[in-house]
Amino acid sequence: MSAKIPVSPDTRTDTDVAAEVQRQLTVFARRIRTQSAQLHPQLPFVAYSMLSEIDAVGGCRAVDLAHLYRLDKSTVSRQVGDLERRGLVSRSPDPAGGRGQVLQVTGAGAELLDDAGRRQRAELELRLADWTDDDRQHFARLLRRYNGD
Amino acid sequence: MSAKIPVSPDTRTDTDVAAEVQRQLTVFARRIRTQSAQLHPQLPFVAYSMLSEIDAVGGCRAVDLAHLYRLDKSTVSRQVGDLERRGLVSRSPDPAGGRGQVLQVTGAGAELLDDAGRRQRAELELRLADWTDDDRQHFARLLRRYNGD
DNA sequence: GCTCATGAGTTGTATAGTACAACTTATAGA
DNA sequence: TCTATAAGTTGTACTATACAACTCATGAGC
Repeated sequence: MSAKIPVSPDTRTDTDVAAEVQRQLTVFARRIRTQSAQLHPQLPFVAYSMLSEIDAVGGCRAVDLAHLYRLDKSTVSRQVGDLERRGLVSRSPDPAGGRGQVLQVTGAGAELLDDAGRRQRAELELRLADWTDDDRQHFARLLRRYNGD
Repeated sequence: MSAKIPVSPDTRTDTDVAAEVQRQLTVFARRIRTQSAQLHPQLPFVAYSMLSEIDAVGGCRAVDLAHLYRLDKSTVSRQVGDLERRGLVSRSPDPAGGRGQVLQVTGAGAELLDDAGRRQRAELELRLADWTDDDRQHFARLLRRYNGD
């Protein structure tokens, strides 16, 4: 089909390894949206990941999501508004004051997360099926480190 | 839940690690677009990653990109059309026949890639600055494996 | 107490990215 | 020759996103 130049991963220099990391991360990033849409068609990818994050940290503000994902606050505002309209999150005034609102996952939201999460994890388990526990933990650790905790 | 996943005493821990992997991958996926837009504002994220891929494999068809990134062929068609209009790729009939067109990076495309890639790698190097070579290679290997190469 | 700066959020607007469906066209096989 | 298949294009609709301009609460300085 095309003239691929075979390069063994082991013979690459440091910079090439970094480039390979970048390339693989890009492939992943391009795929996750599609995959996500298939796994939980009820909810758009972005809305789902935000709902999931709110659940994971036990409640947060919109601006926290914006920082985590490096998104504009207007984007988050619309997504959160959508989540609220669907009855998946509730908003209450931030005890810390200001205009802040604390977002909480509602019962319906938790239910949806549970359902979608189960399928998502099943898919992931399938993908990691033949990985050793050591490799999984190492992968998680490296990703966390890459993302800057 | 799939019945193909073997239930073992380790399953619970494995699942937690898998969920952590998922979460970290999601954070990454959410960030890369923004980051990419900052690194090469001349070219949209998607167009850039396609140009980069065409370069990396030394030429391919639109349908190959669609498979790699799990995108609809119409999406790829438009992106490739954009790249051609900008003079960054050229199209020639696929020697293998059919309606296929082999995409090649032009001189201008290579130049742009070189420039953007330099900045991108600098950013990545910064991020991986305190990683050991072993960790880098391991990370690249795990990502490649995750992406199912 | 006013005034103003700050921070959180919302809304208007423009654009990129994407899928799906319907179409075109080139080749290979029956 | 006819038909199935594969690659690509185009019409259409919708999501995701940024940027800019706005609203509103709070707290600091006077």
